[in-house]
Amino acid sequence: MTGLKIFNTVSATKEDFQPLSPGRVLMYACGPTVYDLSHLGHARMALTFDVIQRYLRFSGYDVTFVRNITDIDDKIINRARELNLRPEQLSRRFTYTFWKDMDELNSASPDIEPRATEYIQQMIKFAEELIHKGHAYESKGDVYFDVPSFKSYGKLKKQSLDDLLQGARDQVRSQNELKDLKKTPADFALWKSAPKGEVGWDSPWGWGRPGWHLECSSMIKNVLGETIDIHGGGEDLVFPHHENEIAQSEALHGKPLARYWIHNSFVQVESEKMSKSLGNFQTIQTVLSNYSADTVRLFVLQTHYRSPIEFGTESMEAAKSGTARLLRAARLADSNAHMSDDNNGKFQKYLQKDHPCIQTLKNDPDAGAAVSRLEADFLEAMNNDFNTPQAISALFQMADLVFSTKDEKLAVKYAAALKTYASVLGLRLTDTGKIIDTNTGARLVETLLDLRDQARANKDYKQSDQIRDELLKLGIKVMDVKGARAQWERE
RNA sequence: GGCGGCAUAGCCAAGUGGUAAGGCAGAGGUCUGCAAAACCUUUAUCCCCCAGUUCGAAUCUGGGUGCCGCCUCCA
Repeated sequence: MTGLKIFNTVSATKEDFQPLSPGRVLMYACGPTVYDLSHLGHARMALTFDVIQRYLRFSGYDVTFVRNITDIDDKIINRARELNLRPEQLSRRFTYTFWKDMDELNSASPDIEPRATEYIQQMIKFAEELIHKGHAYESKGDVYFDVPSFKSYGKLKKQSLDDLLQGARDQVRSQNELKDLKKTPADFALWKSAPKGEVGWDSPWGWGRPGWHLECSSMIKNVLGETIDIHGGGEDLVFPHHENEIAQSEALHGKPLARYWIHNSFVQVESEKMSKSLGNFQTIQTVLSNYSADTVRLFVLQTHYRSPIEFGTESMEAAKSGTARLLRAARLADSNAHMSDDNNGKFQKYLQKDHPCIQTLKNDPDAGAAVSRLEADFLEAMNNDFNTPQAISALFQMADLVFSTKDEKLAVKYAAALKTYASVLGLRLTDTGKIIDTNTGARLVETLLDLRDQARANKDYKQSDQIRDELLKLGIKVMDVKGARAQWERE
């Protein structure tokens, strides 16, 4: 439980990780706005925090991981209008697809997953308190945060308010429609009035909707408390989203919102950010239809979370081949029943409170120095600001050991170590021989029927009957059709 | 315009003062009925360019070039 260093966006340096309460970690990640399918960029963010969360638990921390779902905002309303749906129908639909994506990626569910619409009253209260404290003001049914009243505004982005005001692009400086409402152009909305016919809630300032930034501040406060250990999200959230969260929460509470700010970099396509607006995105579903979850994970985690990832077919294929190698090595652990192929079960063990850091082979005198060195390498890499590319390098070296050792019992142990450490990164390394999708299954049946046809053509009825009988044992009934290909069905 | 980041082999990508991890691809070999897998060997005299600091720099400093991000919704 020691030695972890985390790069903190606030200080722009790696800091020793010291949670507020020893042994406990409260972490929050900004989740999706559910108005469309999630793409690989969202997957990267989710996998980054999934791995952080897994590693913290693996290291023995008692982690409470919260990730919100933004289920009300202008994008949702607009999209719903386009599709002629009610906003909550739309947000529910894409909440489900998001969950499905996460599940398929083996991204563990957060401990708590609040939705914005569940916290409207708390947000209203939050805004009221900011007004009372003189950090916010009402303006024609809107409520704005008074940015100049919060002296350290800009500390996350590392730009002073003056810099921000002077540096702002013209279009921002002269937002005509808001000029009369805001005292300072940098002020941001805590509450926006809305036409009575639109989605909204009653508030002391009339009908309206909460500002986006308020949601996270409010949910953090109500779910986790006034100060949490880790807060994070994609690097595009640094400004203004997280900067504004800090302003709101710290103005109200007078204490830090989060001790460590973690931001992941983007997925790029041809050196440009993958995004909805550029139209260069790959949905998670599309990617998963071509590659396994392990491959996607390996692809994402082979780059450090703070560096941009270049998405491309060639590197996806490379990840696929790499995954296959790890998988072949790990298979040895599966085939040995006593080592337990229940990877998930193993993970459950260290989900338990106070579980010490597992070092499966460190104290095993038979295992030799090599693997215990690799385990140390893995942990050292992960402790160094979650350096997953280096950690993965250790996994590949464990695979090397599995293949190169002459001692079969030892190889099984190495394979088990590989599987355990892979699972810390959320890699399942499930033997592909054990998961055959229905499409492949159907084609296998067709292939067997081809062989049976050949046998029948050769009047080798013993062979053809054997194929039919074996299929029947598997619940596949073959029915010959005169002059045509045999039909088959599952019983 | 303000602020920030990045530049390492064919591709992806670690390393941030001590002489270039790892993956993929490529080449040669072993094994093999064939193939795959596996194994062995091999693939950057050098880390965008220039200057400087240092016994020593891909790593630090200054300058330059190129690319990207945030400042509007964005993971």
